[in-house]
Amino acid sequence: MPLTICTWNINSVRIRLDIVRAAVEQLRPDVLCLQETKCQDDKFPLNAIRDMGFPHIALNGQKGWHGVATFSRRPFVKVEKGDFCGKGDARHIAVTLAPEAALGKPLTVHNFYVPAGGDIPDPELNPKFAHKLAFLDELTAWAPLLRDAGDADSHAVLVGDLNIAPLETDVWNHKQLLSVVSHTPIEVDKLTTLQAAGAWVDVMRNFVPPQEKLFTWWSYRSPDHTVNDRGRRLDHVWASRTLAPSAGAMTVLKDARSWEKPSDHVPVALTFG
DNA sequence: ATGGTAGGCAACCTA
Repeated sequence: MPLTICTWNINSVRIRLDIVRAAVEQLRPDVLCLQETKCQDDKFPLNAIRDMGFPHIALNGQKGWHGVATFSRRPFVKVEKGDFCGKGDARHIAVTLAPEAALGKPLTVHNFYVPAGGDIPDPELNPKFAHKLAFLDELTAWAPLLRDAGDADSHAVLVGDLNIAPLETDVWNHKQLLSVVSHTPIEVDKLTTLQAAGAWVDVMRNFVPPQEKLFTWWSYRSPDHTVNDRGRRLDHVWASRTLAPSAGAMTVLKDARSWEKPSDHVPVALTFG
């Protein structure tokens, strides 16, 4: 049986249970990684998630903002949470699934919500941008991630809202967005360095070549997001070198941006094995 | 060049 992993910045899990259910029915993921759940762990709608077919739930939430959660049809053998920049922010959770027939090795799924970085792309003037850059530096040297990326005896995936659109075709207008946080050269450089440190493969781009535009996010601050298609690819799926060749299909569920009470991000699903 | 919308949570903060 192949294994489908889905990532989605949901922008509050509690007010979007209906569209989470709709996405699950459409994509049938085995593992669903959410970001910006904006929900404390003791307030999480566990029963609704179990009813969607995910008996196994790993949470890293906090009150009011951030928060990540990973749901699975198969049990976890390990759960790990990272704390970056010493802020206690809920921006990461990793789960490990036991070996399964198609992939043959344990699989670790890292689910990240990278700081957005505010509006001003200058770390001297904007502490939120400084935090984003420091977060990326810290991740690049983070031993658990390097360990999982390079482990020959297990597979690894890194997914989430990385809040950076690295390629020229990951934004609607490269030149116009060069000084807009999410596409500045310094962020792109740090993301590329992080990717190289683990030899991660940007598997979404195995399915849509780098010459073609590919977006996962469209701003709320536009009356109609379909006009001029002014999107960005902020959400990513990276696979370890050993796993990447078994990536068999990708879906970016763009329709979800037009659903009732949408998130500004859409789900991305990758099938392995 | 600016401001536009959305969510949490009860002031404005964040995206």
